[in-house]
Parts: sequence; C-alpha cells; structure tokens
Amino acid sequence: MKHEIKTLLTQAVSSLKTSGHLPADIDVNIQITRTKDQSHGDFACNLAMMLAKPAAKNPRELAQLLIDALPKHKIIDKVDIAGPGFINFFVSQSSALSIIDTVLTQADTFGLSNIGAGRKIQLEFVSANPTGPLHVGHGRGAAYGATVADLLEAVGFNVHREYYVNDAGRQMDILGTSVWLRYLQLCDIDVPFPSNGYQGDYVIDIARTLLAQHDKNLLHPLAAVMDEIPADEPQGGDKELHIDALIARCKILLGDDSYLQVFDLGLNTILDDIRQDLEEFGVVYDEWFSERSLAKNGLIKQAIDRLQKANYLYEKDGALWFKSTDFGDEKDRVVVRDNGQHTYFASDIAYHMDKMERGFDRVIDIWGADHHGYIPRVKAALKALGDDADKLDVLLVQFAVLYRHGEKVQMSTRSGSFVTLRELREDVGTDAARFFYVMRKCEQHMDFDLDLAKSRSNENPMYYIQYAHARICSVFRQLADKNLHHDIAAGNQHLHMLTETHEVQLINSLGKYPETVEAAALNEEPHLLAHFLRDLANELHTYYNAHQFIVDDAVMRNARLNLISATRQVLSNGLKLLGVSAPDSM
RNA sequence: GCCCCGAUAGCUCAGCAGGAUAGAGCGUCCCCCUCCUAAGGGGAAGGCCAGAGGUUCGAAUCCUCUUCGGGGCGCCA
Repeated sequence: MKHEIKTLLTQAVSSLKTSGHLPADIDVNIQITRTKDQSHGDFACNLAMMLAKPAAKNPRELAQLLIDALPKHKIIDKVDIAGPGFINFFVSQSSALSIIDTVLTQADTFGLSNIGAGRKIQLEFVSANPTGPLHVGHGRGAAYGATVADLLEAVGFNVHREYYVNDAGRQMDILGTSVWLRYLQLCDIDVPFPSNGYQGDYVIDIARTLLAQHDKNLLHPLAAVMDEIPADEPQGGDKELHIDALIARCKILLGDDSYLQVFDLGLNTILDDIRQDLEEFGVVYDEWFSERSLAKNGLIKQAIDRLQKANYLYEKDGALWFKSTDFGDEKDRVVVRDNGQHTYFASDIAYHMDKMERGFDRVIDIWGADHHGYIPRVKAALKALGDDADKLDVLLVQFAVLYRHGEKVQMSTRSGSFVTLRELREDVGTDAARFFYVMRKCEQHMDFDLDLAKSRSNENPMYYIQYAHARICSVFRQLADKNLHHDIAAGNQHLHMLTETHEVQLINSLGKYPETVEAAALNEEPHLLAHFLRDLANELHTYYNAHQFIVDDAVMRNARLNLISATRQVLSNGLKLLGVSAPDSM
C-alpha cells in the first residue's frame, strides 16, 4: 500500500516537473508514513513541506498542486491537506478489506517479497571459540544472527550463513593441554591444574574419553611434566608464562601426532556440542569455516604476500607489521610475530580476503561489542588488498548482562562458572529465549533477568503472542464442535460488514505486516517484528473480548472468521520468522 | 587519554534518514467471565525525552559541549 501511494506521488511530481511547477533538477525523496491519528487518514506525506523551500512555494499551495496532479486510483478515497502542509491519504474501504483475502490466499508466503532480488549476502555470526560450551552471551548473537538471516531471506536475498571456527591458536592449545592434564589426573598423577586452564567439568569429560580411547599410552611421570616449569601465579604474577611452558612441554612429551589427537578430540567434542546446541536453538549454518584450513590452503601466505607486494608490510623488532595506519587505524598491527607464528589478525585478513573472493554482494559480520576496535584494522586490510571494504558491514551486538535474584551474574569460561545457552534453553524454553534476545535492538545493552525469563507468566510477551494464536485456533475448534463450517468465499463477499472499530484496526494492522518485515530486514532490526506481533496480539485479544465470532448470523460469522483466520496466519508467519513456534493450544 | 554503545513513566524498553497531542509491558489503583481459553479485556494515575547550547517553519530524533553508566584500546584469541 505504501509503495502504491509512493508510486502515485512519484508520478505527480514528474508531471509537475513537466508542467514547470517544480524545477526539473529538484531532488525528491518521498516518505510515506502511517498516521497516528485516524482523523489524519491512513497515510501521510510531508513532501510538500520538504519541497517548499527549493521550489520557492508555500507548502500548502504546493500540496494542492501535488494532489491535483495525482493520477486517479481506486485505492484512495480522499486526499486532504492538513496542518503546515501534510498530505493525508484516506484509503478506500474495499482496498483496505482486500488485505484479508490476500493473507488467506498467500498463506505462508504472505509478507515475503523480492526486494533483495536474489543478491548474495554472507552472514557470519556466533563464531565462538570452540573451547567450551556456548554461554548466554553467545545466545544473543545466535538469536540475532539467525533472525536477521531469516528476515533477509524473507525479503528475497540469498543468504549464506557461516560460522568461523577458531580451531587454531593459543586458546586451543590451552584447551588441549587442559584436557591432557585432566587425563593425567584421571591416571592418578598428582599434577596441579593451572589457574589459567579451562576449569569446566566438560574438560574432565573429554579427558575420560581420551583415557577410554588411549588407555595409559599418553601417560608421563609427574617429574617429566613439571620439571623446570615456571610457577603458576594466579595473583598478579605472570601466569601466562606457566601455561605457555606447560603447552610446550605437552607438545614435546606427546609428540606431534599424539598432541594433535588430544587437540582434535577436545576440538571436535566441543564443536559437536556447539553445533547441536545451536541446532536445537533453531540456528543452522550453511558452512562451518575452519581457521586451520586457511593456513593449510595457503591463504594466509597468499594474503601476506599480497600485502607485501602492495608494500604495506614492514619489519620491526623481529616481527612483521601491517601499516594499517595508512587506512585510518590508530596504530600498525603485527601479522607475523617474532617467533614466526602469524597472529589471529593474519588469519582474519586471509578469511576476509577469501570472503571477498567468493562473490558475495555483501558481507555481514556479527560481533560482540567488545570487538569494535577490530573493525578499522580489518577494513584497512581489505583496502590494502584492493578489495571493496564497503561491502563489509560489521554489526555489533552489545552485551547481555545477566541478573539473577536481582544481582549481576559473573561469567567466565575459564573458571567454568557461567550459565550456558543450553541451561538457559532448558530453563526458559527455546521459544522464550529466541524471542527475548531479539526483543531489544542489538546496540542496546540488555538486562536479561533470568528469573523473569524463567517465569512462565504473562510477564513474558512471547506467551501473550502465542496465546493469541492459540485462542484463534480454539475458536475454530469450537466451530467444529458446533458442526458449523467456515465458508471463506461467503466471508469474503461480506467483509464490508466488518465495521467495528476493533475490526478496522485489526485489518489495518494486518496490512502493516509486509512493510514491517521489510523494515526489520533492511535495517537488521528484528525487534521491529517482535513489537509488531505484540501489538497485533493485543488487538486480537481486545477484539476477542469485545465481540463474539461464532454468531448466529452466518454471513457475519464467516466474515469475522476470515478476519481472525488472517490474523492467525500473520501471527504464525511472524513467529516463524523469529524462530518461535505458534502453538494451536496452550 | 583515545574509541564504540547507551541515557525517554517507579522498573524494563519502543519511538530516531526531523513532522501534527511522546507509546507499550511490568508495577500501583479501580472495573469486566450464566458468553469462543481471565495465560484475557477496559479505565486511571505516572514524563522539563540526562543537562546546556546550536541548526529550522518544526527537534526525543540532527550537530557541538558537559555529566553519568557499559565496553574496548596486546607480538591473546
């Protein structure tokens, strides 16, 4: 509807340009908004006020000119000028009512569009290190990313969902070493566990598997393990020294092959767990991209070579630096350390270079807000490589701060004291978790009150929406119990009987659904859809309380049933896009 | 110190490519089931949109500064 009015106005503007009432070179940006007040009609446009100055005309006069130039169309009953120069559009009743039939006909596909025209978007999200189970912080990125992906797909983009697996690097070495040390402990070696190691019980579980697979073949005496290892200094001191020495020792004692087996067991066990966790959360990926594969396939070398050739690398203090300051970064960054190992940043350059080469029209990374400082250097690298850095958008998701019993919950993966995503899902249910995460816009800090989310009370807006859906389903069950049939065709012919205020409002809201999906997708703001559904559910509940649907008058009954059936459809479509179920009964 | 995000009802948040009287939920206070799920509905109270300037026909929305929160500034990942 919005688009149709916009088209009419565009035509009006061009005919005014032809007739000389408007300068031909004027820049026109037509904005159609829904009105808040019924007396202002259904849609309003501020075009006349915006053009008043450049056209050197009084806004109200200009509005009149625009109205006179509007092509005739049956969707509009009346056009008014109001206030300082608003143009108000009154949609005709027949046109408004047609939305009901449209919804019922299009069913599951109502609200989908093809604005994206099949353009390819790569969306990378979550990408948590596989060093432990996903925690509640990752949940927000997962829910947000999955919903944005689904929304973009709904408006016609071709979306490639990807998880970047950090299966290389020091953190993974710490995990591998943690597993081995726990294994030694299971073998009754009294080795102290480093304060910096991964403390969670899942590490012990992995060690048990290791023991089952290898028996005591990976065993080494305590003296060999701890000989000349710097002391662990949890308080203040350099505890990194201790764990790094342990990693080195672990690699030497086990040898490359065995070390890799321990490492991979840890990695794969945790990755499988993450994959399953996300799947149960309704989050699926097209690709799990391995960081290790970058080195294996020579992509890191290729990226570094390209930077070198472009003359953006230099040596200092034995390390190789990238001149990211040439592209606005605040300082240069190391890509290869003095020990010859490439940094995480080097992998990331290679990864993004690869993304650019895979032919996407747009690349979106969803990161935690703590990574914001990383954006300039990645973009700098892309520019240095000669890629189009504007193709890359990084969306930052702010932290979700957890509250339990009114107090902040502290989280740390290493200490093992964290609330996992799985625990959250088990407590509040997958539906509530998905909905809750996405209710807030992503750049908003979120207070996630666990007790509130856990409570299965009406305080949770998701139940409210699901209840509206279930209520409509219940009406149709009642109808069947009374041996009455819903005659859609008959209802369609008498939609004009739906003149109650509640009915008019509900019909109006149904019409907003497609533009809401569009806005939510294009702005990457799923919360718009969540709020829309909440409002729609409210209107349904109000209508339900004010009027009986199953009335004696068959004509009125069918018309009303068409309306609530369409409402049920929109609720169902919207919830599906949010990854939330739409139950038939509750 | 520099950078990013935020500040709107008692609480949690919408509204922001400027637009016509600032919205919702929860909480508080009234009221509504002989009737399709009361897991619901109706109503009331509650606001100097953090503060100060600026831009303009018009600012919660844009710009600057200040104050107060959260996060980030490694040859960690």
